[in-house]
Order: sequence, then C-alpha cells, then structure tokens
Amino acid sequence: MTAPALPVMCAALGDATRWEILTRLGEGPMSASALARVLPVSRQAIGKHLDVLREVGLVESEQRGREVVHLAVGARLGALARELDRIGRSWETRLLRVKELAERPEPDAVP
Amino acid sequence: MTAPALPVMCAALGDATRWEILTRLGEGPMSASALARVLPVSRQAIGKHLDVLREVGLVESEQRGREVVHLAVGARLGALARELDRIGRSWETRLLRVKELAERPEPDAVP
DNA sequence: GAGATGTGCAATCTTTGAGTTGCACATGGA
DNA sequence: TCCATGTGCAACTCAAAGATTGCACATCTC
Repeated sequence: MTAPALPVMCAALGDATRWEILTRLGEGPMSASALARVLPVSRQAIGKHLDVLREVGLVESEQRGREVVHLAVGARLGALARELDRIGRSWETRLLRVKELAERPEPDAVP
Repeated sequence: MTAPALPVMCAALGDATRWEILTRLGEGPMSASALARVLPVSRQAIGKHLDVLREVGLVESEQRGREVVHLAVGARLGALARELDRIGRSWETRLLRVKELAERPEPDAVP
C-alpha cells in the first residue's frame, strides 16, 4: 500500500475512539466484537473505525476461524512520525535563517 | 503551554486546508489576510483554522503594527513525532513478544 | 482627514462524520 | 441439528466542523 497523504493519516488519528481502539490493538489482536464489549460504542461503529484505520495502514486484519482479528501496525505510525519530524525540522531551520537575516544589519543586496 | 492530548493534536493536523496554511507558515511569517489572498478560502475561515492551530501550539502569533503575523512551530511538530514514534515502537515490541510466544510450542502453563 | 487595508465578532448554511438500530447470513460448538 | 456468536450491509439520526456573509472597529498611508 502506498503511504496516504498526511492530512488523511492525521485525520485517522484525530479521533478519541480510534485511539482507544488502537491502544487495545497495540496490546494484542482483537476482534470487532471483543472491542465492542470493552468500549462504550456499538460493534458497527467500531467496524467503521477499523475501516478508516485499515485504509491508512494503521491496522491489519486477518480472518481467524469464524472471526476477524485486527492488529495495530506500529511501523506505519513510525513512518508518519519520521515524516512529521522531517517537516518540523525544516520549519525550524527556515526560522533560524529568517532570524539570522533579521539580526544582520546590512546583509548586502543580491548582485 | 502543556502538551494537548494526542487525538486533539492529530485532529488539528487532520485537515487539508490547515496543512496548506502550515506549509505557507513554515516558509515564513504571514498574516491571515495574506494567507486568504493565496488560498481559496475566506479570511474568516483561515482565522478559525489559525485558532485551532494556535490552540495546540502548532502556530504562534505576534502583533506587528496593524497586522498579526503567524508562524509554524516546528518544535511542537517534532514533539508529536517523538511521541508517535514511541507508541509505534511499543506496538512493534509487543507484536514481537506475541509472535515469540506463538512459535514456542509449550511455554509452560501459569502456576 | 480620507480611503485603503487588517482584524474581530456574530449569525447562518451545509456537509461530513460518529453513532445507532435493524436485518440477513455465516460459522463454530453442544 | 440447533443455538449462540461474529460479521456485513443499509438506512437513519444528530451534532460538530468547515465555510460563508455582513458589519463594526482599528490603523497605516497618502
């Protein structure tokens, strides 16, 4: 799967219920019904959240007998983290350059 | 400012227009009106997005004469990235442990 | 001082998304 | 075989979020 756009990835993580789900799935594989027993939402709602998370690669699902178990994919979260870190650094360096220019009184005009 | 909860941070980043805004602000300080001239949304809409971004610390604002200029805060994005990376790693290690147990045929019953 | 530009607040509209209920179907175990 | 459990699909409700328009006020510039 190709990496989804940043806003889509972040939107998938921008919901409290989905974080609850991810936290459980981070501890081990679970079925939608099992999640529904633990969390205060219906199985159908959880199913939709799992769709969203699977869409961006944060969750993988596997048929296991009668049920389907889901699991959180840490590697995908790590990839997102690296990308965000890269962007944050670029903002910082540009900020530094702007400040440097501001503090230098007469930086010479461009030839 | 104390770090906002993860879902809130991610929700702030989970919108395409806000990413547009952040991208511009990452290149240098801009006013809301200047952003509205560049982006295909009204100044008021941009103002609300800036509120959201400022709320989670991704943008800082400064009165400069008649106008208010805004700037993207890379450090905040870096902090989020580190936290996501930490969580992603924890998922991976748990996954490894589960697989280890699964591959070991008879790991002794709990006493 | 007059006009242009930038900002803030409020009311409104519209769409999206989270959540629910209901029903049909498959599958594992007694 | 019967029943409990798990899943999938569809229609519906409801609130929140993105976006717009309109107006009042401040401030820089000519």
